[in-house]
Amino acid sequence: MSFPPHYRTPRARSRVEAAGAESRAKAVRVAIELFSTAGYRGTSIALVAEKAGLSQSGLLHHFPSKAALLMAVLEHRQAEDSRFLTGNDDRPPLGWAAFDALTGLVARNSQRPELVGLFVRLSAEAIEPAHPAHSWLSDHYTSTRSWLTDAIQAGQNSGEIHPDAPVTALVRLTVAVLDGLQQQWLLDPDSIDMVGEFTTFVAGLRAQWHLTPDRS
Amino acid sequence: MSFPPHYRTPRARSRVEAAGAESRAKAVRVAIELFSTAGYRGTSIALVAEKAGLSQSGLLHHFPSKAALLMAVLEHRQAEDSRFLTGNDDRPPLGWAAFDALTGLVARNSQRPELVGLFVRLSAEAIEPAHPAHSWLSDHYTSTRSWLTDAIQAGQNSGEIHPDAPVTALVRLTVAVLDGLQQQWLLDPDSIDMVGEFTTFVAGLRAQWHLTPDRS
DNA sequence: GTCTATATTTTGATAGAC
DNA sequence: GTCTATCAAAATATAGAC
Repeated sequence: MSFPPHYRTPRARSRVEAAGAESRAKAVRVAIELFSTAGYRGTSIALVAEKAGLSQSGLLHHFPSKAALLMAVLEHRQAEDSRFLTGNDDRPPLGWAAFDALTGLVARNSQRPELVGLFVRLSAEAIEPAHPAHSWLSDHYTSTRSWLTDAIQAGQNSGEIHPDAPVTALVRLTVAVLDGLQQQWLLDPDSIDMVGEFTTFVAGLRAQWHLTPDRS
Repeated sequence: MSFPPHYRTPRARSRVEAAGAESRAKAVRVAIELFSTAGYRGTSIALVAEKAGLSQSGLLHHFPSKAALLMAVLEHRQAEDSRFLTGNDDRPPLGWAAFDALTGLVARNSQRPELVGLFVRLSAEAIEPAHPAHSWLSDHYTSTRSWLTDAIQAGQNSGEIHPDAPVTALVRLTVAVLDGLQQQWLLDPDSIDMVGEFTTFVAGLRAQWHLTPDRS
């Protein structure tokens, strides 16, 4: 629900402005859908325009370039799925609760193939430093890892996660599992139960690193 | 070392034939390098030709289409890295030895960023059913999973892996970890030790599912 | 805000000479 | 086997009317 500032105008919007905002929003939705299957490079702005009911130039009125359209898409995605992990506006889940939150994220993702496809496609494309989404991708991984690292360390401090747990490796592996399951799921959605597999993974972690809270 | 049949001619090759084979091989090497960073869609055959020291038409003499070039690349990769897991020409490793073999594969991959990049890029691109490498990708996952499934079940039968181990999930998770670690490694190679992380993963599996062989 | 028209590049592929 | 020349299509982007 967080739109760019200039769309939350306090005064009433004219018909034209409303139509403009709708065109823009529809273009972003269409772009997500197309980027998620054909990727950024594989999608032409002409096709986005067509499916959004606009001419190519009409689309480029809202987004000065294709890269600008991609940025709008990324912002929209971040808005849509953000604060799912960090908690709505309370504090982020800590310790094992963080893994439960991740499980919830997987459950939500398994009903949103477009968002998963978008992420998987862009993750591969944007490895290239010159890609317009490269720094977005780097930031995504950095912040995800930092979020999970903090949560695990908090769990160690509170005594629910074993102090010997290899934090860095657990973070890397958890992120890898999330990404890897998405890849397999996209390739053949019916053959794999992402939530089930991730739950199994977390159960293994708990079996190895869980500690009963010790209030000495 | 397994080249397509028509390159293992028993008779001596003429100069022209030898030059032709070299151009072709060089083109494949260059294509791997470019596909691995810019992807298939993001790489023009003109650029491949230039870096291979050929004109565009000269390249297209060897590969009638861009898709044909991709196929040659995939065959080359399969030849290069194949039989690493299935054993050189003896039987494939079974039980925990399969995971050790995978660790070896990770170690080898961490010295071949081009091959890893190629795979990661194509894995994302070729999710699309219309992509020329789509069925190659499906086959890759199917055969990898089947290889690992067989190895784990053999380990259960021989008594070194716990019979309650959830085979399907372990296979899915192991493949996910392999893929996911590669993604993170490509994005920032120096920040992650793929072999170390994968070893930690396998150690966790052993801790949970290892059984001392029981010769009752 | 949206359109038509157009400019410019790039791309994959073909024809035909050597 | 390799090259030059060329084509047709597609893609990003701009100019300017309404």
